Amino acid sequence: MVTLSDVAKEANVSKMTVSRAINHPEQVTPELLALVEKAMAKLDYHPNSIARALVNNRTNVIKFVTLEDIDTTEPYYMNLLFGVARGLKADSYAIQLVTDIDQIQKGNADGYIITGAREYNYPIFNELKKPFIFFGETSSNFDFVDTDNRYGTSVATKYALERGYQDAVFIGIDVKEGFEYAREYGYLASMQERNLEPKIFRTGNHSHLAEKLIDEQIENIKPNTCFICASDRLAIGVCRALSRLNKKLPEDYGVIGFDGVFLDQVSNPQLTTVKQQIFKMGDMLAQLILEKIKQSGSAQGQTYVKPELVVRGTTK
Amino acid sequence: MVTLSDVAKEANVSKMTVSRAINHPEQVTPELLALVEKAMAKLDYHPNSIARALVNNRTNVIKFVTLEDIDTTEPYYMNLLFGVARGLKADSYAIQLVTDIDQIQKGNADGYIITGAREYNYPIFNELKKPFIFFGETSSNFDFVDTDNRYGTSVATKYALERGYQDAVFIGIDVKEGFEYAREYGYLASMQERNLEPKIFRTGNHSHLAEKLIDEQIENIKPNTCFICASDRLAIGVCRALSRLNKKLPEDYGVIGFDGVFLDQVSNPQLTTVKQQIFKMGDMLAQLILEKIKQSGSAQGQTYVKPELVVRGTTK
DNA sequence: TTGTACGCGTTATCAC
DNA sequence: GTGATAACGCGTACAA
Repeated sequence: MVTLSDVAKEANVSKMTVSRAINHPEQVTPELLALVEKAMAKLDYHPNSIARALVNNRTNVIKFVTLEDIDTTEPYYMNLLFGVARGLKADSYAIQLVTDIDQIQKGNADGYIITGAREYNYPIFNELKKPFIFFGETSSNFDFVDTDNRYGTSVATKYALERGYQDAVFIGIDVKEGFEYAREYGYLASMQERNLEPKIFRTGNHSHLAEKLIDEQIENIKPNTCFICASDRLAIGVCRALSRLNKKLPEDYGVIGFDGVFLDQVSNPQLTTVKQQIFKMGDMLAQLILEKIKQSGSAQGQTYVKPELVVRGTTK
Repeated sequence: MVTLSDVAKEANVSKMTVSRAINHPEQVTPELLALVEKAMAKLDYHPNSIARALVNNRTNVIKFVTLEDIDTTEPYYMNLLFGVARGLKADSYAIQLVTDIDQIQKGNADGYIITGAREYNYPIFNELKKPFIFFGETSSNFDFVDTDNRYGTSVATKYALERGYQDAVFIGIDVKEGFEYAREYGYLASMQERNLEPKIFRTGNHSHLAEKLIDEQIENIKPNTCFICASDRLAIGVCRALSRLNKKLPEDYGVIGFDGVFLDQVSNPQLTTVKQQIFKMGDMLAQLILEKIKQSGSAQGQTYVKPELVVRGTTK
């Protein structure tokens, strides 16, 4: 292994000059700098990040904690994770995946990115000695990054009505979570703005449940209505039911999903959806936690990332 | 930060006794061991993995390299990755995600897990100074873990014919890759065993392309045929086309997919598929690379993991 | 069985 | 602007 000393010898300077050439080149005269760079190139020197980590009291590891019972097959988290990896790349940080809550404290890390946190988990976080940041809104004053859910369904609802659908119905997920409330709120507000009566149905987040729901409720729903769905899964179920009932998409009815990860691509017809910028949010999480580490824990605030309406085959 | 010395003082022993109590407890008398453990508990001591890494010349980091242009939304890799994370958990290794080929050499790692390797990448691997292992068969003599693709399509084909389908047709992916050849081979061999004439169609790996293919070819395909597909994406397209052509599943035709990751769950009717044990393979990759690191690079061999036929709604 | 001295590769500090 | 020295936390080698 080529070390700092080897380079120093090769360049006939001290270790410190080499170290400075790497970390604070402005403090080194151009001549020496050139010498050092030449020596580094010749010996193919790569700094040992471990030794560096030791003196800096850093581990160069971020723990990526997934607390809820995540279906790890969800492409959603893959995007987030690759976004995080992207954000960590420049600083060559590594990620430690933690799914087990009692693994949080095991081993070392410089910081935590936490997804799926619930209220009753909060005590744990307060014990953490290193900075952390959440993915997903929290009720406490913690730093987080989340999708602007209200904005998403609001844009979707307005778009549907502008495109000539007479009514908009919300198909929601039957959970008591902030993201669902926010999505419903965005829909509600947009309906009220237009003096339309909102109509919300809820069911579990599975396509076949949504399918069943439409079967049961189709008679209570006016023609030329657009379904604003809280997820792509639900939207796909709605499409399937409508297609089976011989309704024409996008003429007779419209369908708009939410998420825009993977599922929207494999459906047929292709789904109009509110696409979350998950990769970007992953990247932001990484940048924010790195910043927080550098600033030894100072708050990074709460960030909402606007999703984007992607118009495809299921709306006029 | 609580260090080895702190514990030593607390327990009135030397640093080395503490170190040994942790790493070689059998070399320490029970009395001292108890003292040390008490002190560690009292001070809430956690070994500093970085300092440990420095002396051992280890980084406790594995690079997970994805060379092909992965659609990172593919749930496939998420499963693999969580499998790897699972395998690394006990040794509290971290993962560094590398998608950029020139990032391979940047920073340090103890080993590499490499997916999507092509022949022309091989020179790069030979330059690596640390152990590596592949996910996916390689033509060179490198260590790898892969699905037993032949076995998978062979089992699927045999099952279809046993269940009373008169014929089996293979819908393949239009690529020149080992996995595709292997899947075709498994089908071919099973057909020949029964003296049936194999029939293979190929197209791009998209559901709508498979759909189109069936539209065009349905007249050339006997009723009561089972479609053995090289992927779930293709299988879903086949189902969609058949459904549109008013063919009944599983009575008139059968469909069997390949992969069994996520997609098979959201399709309707639920897909019979050859399910790859991806999580398990990830776990194995982790264990193998850790073993290889411990044994300073000794070969771990080539492992094929048998996939499993999951029978659901699209076959009799 | 237990303890001492030193080294791992790097950077901060303080002289020069 | 540059270099010598100590320090980061731990483990190996050797001595007691």
